[in-house]
Amino acid sequence: MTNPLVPPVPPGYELPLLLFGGFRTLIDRLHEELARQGHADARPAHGFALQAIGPAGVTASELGRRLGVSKQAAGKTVDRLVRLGYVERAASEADARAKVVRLTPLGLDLLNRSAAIFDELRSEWVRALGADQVATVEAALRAVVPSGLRVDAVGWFAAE
Amino acid sequence: MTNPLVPPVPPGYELPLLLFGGFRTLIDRLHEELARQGHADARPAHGFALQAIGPAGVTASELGRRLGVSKQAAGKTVDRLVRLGYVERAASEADARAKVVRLTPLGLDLLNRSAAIFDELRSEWVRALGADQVATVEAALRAVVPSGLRVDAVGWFAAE
DNA sequence: CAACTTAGACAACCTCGTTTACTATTTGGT
DNA sequence: ACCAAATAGTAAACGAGGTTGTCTAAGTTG
Repeated sequence: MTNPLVPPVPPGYELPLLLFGGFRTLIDRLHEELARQGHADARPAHGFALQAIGPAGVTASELGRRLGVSKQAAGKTVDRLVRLGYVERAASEADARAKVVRLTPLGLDLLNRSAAIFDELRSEWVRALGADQVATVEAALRAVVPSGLRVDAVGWFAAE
Repeated sequence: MTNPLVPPVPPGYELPLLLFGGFRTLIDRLHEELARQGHADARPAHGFALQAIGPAGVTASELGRRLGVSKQAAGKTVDRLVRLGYVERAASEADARAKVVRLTPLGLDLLNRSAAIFDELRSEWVRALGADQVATVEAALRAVVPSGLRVDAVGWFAAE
């Protein structure tokens, strides 16, 4: 199902579309490869949420803060991750109100594989474009992207 | 509400995050400016849908094809655009089953303003990075992004 | 003319987000 | 030591955006 954005993309739209396309390409290929490696039900949102949870674990409220969404939204995300077996909830020892969300071995596996695949994809770009070009792209974007930019909403791509 | 993706972003994640960040930055600034110019209720998805509709108008089914989504999803998007006053539906003369979706003057205005703002944002990047760097970024991405990439799902960012 | 195929619409459901409201704790100030 | 305020988690109701499946009406084609 190839569906280019039809009639000639107006000039101003090219840069945003290319940035999105580059991101989208990497994410799509990541998930193709993850599916091949046994994580067929992983969605882009999951990897970023697991990343934000980290090895130490977090509460749902803190996760919401890290992802820049409400604690309720974070809670629902955790529900889905629990259902998929990527994380588990445990009572907090320090705070009777709180529950700590922790990665399961499966969640950690997803995270490790994602990192490895991203590294490989970047290497492909280096082979195709040369290390200089890739470095230039990264440096240019680093210069122009505010460092505190929220990274939520990152999962909203192509539900299969 | 600044919410960086917390603990140190693992190396492999940097490139995708930068691409997304670049895209996201442009889209956010576009909509800030659109809001200032009277299109406060415009969402990222709208601009891309209007773009795909084009001056000639399309049917909902064709719009779905162009955006790479089902005709039902396209139909719902059209519903929202109609409600916002950006498009209108008219019976097709050639086909009694079909309805043609056409831009209203308001929709056309949104499209024109978006193009102008995108141009201005690109100019800012040129001032900040130099024309060479921006051209390099564009060329690199053009080389690495498959040309038929779907551009759906583009609107799913930061609902205010 | 009969047999596809297509356009649109409707329903049910999923993901991801929001706001509002509530209870149970923890914390901080007097 | 106590009470007020902030916080954690949950739930409900909603909206945007997507999916399948099913249906009817209208084109198309052998």
